[in-house]
Amino acid sequence: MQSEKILIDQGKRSFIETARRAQIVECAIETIADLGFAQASLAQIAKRAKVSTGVILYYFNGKDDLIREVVAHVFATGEAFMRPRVDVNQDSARKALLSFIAASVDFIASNPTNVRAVMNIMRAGRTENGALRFDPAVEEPRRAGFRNILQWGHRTGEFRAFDVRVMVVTIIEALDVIPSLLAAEPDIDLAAYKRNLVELFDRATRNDGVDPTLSWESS
Amino acid sequence: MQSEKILIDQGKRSFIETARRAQIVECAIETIADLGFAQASLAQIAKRAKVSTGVILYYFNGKDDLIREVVAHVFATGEAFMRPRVDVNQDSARKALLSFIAASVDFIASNPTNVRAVMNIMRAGRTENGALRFDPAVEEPRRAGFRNILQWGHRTGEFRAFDVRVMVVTIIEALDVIPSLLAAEPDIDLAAYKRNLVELFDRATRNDGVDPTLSWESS
DNA sequence: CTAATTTTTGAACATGCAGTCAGAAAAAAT
DNA sequence: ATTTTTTCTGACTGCATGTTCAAAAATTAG
Repeated sequence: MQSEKILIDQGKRSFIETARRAQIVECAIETIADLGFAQASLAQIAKRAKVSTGVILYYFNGKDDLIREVVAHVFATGEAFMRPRVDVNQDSARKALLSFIAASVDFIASNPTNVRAVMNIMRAGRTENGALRFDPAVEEPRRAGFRNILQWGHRTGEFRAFDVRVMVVTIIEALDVIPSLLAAEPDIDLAAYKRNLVELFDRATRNDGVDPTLSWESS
Repeated sequence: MQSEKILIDQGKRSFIETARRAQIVECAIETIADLGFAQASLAQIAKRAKVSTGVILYYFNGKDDLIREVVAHVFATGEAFMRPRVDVNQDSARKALLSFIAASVDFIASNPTNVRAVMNIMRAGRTENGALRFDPAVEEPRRAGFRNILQWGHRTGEFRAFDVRVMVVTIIEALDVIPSLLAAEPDIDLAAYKRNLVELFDRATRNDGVDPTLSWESS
């Protein structure tokens, strides 16, 4: 591994280094998904990779560095998965929203372990001072994706009036809970789940001209 | 504290014991909400309570016992808060659902620290073997509450056809994320948030006779 | 006031952690 | 074949954790 040399031959990783880094990241993901972030020590990850713990710290500058790499890797995978499926549906906000939701479920369905590991990291990771350890900013592009679609639909009148933030948060939470459901019950019919979520948020967002002020609160 | 004597004078706690237990539970909640579950060591909790760590283990049979008590306490508080507000709205499933959601937001608004602590515990807590530490069964009454209302609405035809489980999970996640939003941004207008969630799930559930099979997927 | 009991302390203990390091082993370069 | 570099090991450090425990302090009972 290079430490000072990074200025000279940056990016030039040996075959072994590339392979080991990938292997360690993969084992970290599995370990976190299996045991939870709190129990995923370097020793556990090293055991799964069948190396000594020193190897991990030879390739990564500490545990935090490894975890950041895990998060970055999964988010990169996610963006690569989503981009083509989102780009083709840009002729209406409704279509864009619903295909974004559907593609998200598809991504989770095809990468459950990765997503579960990242969920664990995001929800458990704090530093000693209590601040969130792993930058919520990594999630921002995803949030922005939904936010832009919802604002677009407001401009075109496809969507009813609602607080964009509340809707974004609700959609994202509805998606992000799926990995943990899947872990508890692996046989969930995700195609049906996807259809349900799509229809749920279609109805929640669309502007169908129904009087919005039906009072439901009793006296 | 009694250990074997529990069979004899069960429930008869001294004044000091009752007060200390309550104080320690309260400090545990604050510590977990502030620092996160992972950083909430007995030492931290003891420091906040201004006692030595030994005191905690004198009144509780270990850390897990304390955490269980925290969870039980918050859930009991929650049930006490919810019961009167739910019981009065039992003449229609729609009313019951929407008032349940509204009351849930109200509870979070009036107990943000408690709820945040429990969320931290539920999401972070695993034992050494990787199993969930704190029984998801504590959550079951709440889930059952929503489930029963949704099934009731299906029977009466107030609600459209949807998978009850998906809807329950989505509603609960929409509610449970609020404490963490609140922690990041304490000035959120929860009344507006509540109105948004109520309308969102009203539209998501109600049976308005609109053709449900509007195709949104392009060829 | 004295004795018994409850409560609290603070030191000790075992365990597990992230991270360090000297040197062995393997691979690459000469 | 020999040197140089990369890769890997396993013992070690220092620290934080949950828990135990003997004894001190405070409270209660007789």
